[in-house]
Amino acid sequence: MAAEHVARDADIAPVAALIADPTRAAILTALLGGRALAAGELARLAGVSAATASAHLSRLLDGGLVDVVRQGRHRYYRLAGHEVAEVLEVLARVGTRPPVRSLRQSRQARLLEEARTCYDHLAGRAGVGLLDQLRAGGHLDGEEVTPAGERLLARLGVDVTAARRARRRFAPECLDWTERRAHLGGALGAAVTGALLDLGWYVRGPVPRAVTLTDEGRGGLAALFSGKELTSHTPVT
Amino acid sequence: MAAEHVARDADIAPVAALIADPTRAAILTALLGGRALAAGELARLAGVSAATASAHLSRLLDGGLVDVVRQGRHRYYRLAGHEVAEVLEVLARVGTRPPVRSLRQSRQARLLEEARTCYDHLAGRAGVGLLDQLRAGGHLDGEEVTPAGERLLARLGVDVTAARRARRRFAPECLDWTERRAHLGGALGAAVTGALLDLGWYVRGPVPRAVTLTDEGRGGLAALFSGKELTSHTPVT
DNA sequence: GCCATGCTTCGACGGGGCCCGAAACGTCCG
DNA sequence: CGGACGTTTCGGGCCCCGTCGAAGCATGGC
Repeated sequence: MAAEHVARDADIAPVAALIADPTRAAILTALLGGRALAAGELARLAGVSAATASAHLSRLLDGGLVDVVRQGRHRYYRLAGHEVAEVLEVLARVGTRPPVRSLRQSRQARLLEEARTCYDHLAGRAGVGLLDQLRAGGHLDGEEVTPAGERLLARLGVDVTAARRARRRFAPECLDWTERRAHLGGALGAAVTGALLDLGWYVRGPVPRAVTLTDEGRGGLAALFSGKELTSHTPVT
Repeated sequence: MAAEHVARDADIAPVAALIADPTRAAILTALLGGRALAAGELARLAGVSAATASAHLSRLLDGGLVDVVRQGRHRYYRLAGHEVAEVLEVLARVGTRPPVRSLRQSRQARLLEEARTCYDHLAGRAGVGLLDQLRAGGHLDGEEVTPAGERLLARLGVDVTAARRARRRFAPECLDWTERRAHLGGALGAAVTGALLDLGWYVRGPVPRAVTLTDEGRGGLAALFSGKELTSHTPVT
């Protein structure tokens, strides 16, 4: 008896197989932010050679999980649609279930949930909170920096004009997978995060993507957002 | 303590790898009906030897995707929870549905499109229609059951309060991958579907996840939704 | 007790997929 | 036009994983 088989559902195995490889999973997770990333960046993020990443991207491509857009000598890849993102999120919800084994891992997990870099900008509770504060304070309106925002960012040492000229999107929202809310991405997000690290307000720790708020940073951010300016002129927009 | 990988993102790859094998995917899909099936039965359904199926089930087990309950010399496996069912459904939505080949398969496919169980609640045209009618009749408002809805469900024998206490979401929409519209899921969806089966209004058929509407069910549902209360002993609200 | 039945473990076999370095291809820039 | 850079293709090495038959444990019936 040949395996006579009953009613076909959509076969889920091939799709799952595409996600099953750790490197491809890393690539897809990196793309979860919604931004399109170049092949080289993805290779670096996933920790494999360009050749390997290229092979993976090729498979993801004709598996229909990612799209590609050619731009000059770069190829920017992004998730093929929101359904793909959904799959990844639902999968992540099941995958985290065997939660944490060692105390050490749980400490690291908490660190990452609190504050980490998402490629080159700040994510986690800290990242989401930062975006909230910028919006609430009227420093950021949609994707645009307000005059008040310009002043605030200048005090951080952020070169907003340079960020505006960058070839990537200026200030897109980047969806945070632990908080399920947006944090600040793009050129501006990277610039702000760079400034925060330069000022020593956040420092990188031993855990790969984790960053931690220093006492100096806590004070600095409080002063920055407190309305009370350290300097004289208070913006009265 | 070599290769102690540092706190990763929710690692979706291992879970995906469990689903990625065609045999395991077949097993999981078979379990999507919500019933617990014996290991031997699953082996036959998947078209592999008992030894092979056993190995797969073992991996699914400590991957946390299935539960097992021993009963005599049988071991009945079932999906570990509705989250797992969700993953499979979402995955199916992305997967390419291969075209139907044989007449027999097409008949079965039509059955499944008409009415089937989605893990433990009703899906297909019947499921979508049911949700529509509940909404249209003012029995369900968003995720909440209205007073009118309480009365209607009571007549079906559904214990709404029990469903409310369940640890899963009460009445979430579950996207139907054949209809591409929502049907009723969650604790309430399961309870209603259970009631419909208990009443004999729907019966399970030979095709794994398919259910069919009985004449009695047709009449019952018509009466239920017609505003006109059912025959004799029906206390008028 | 003893055998039948359901399921799991063991050992061995075969295939597919992941990885990289090197080289080819394309594009941008001086 | 030539050199630098990003990306893909090619070739080869390696390991993991799915598969089965046969033997080992359980359980239930008689």
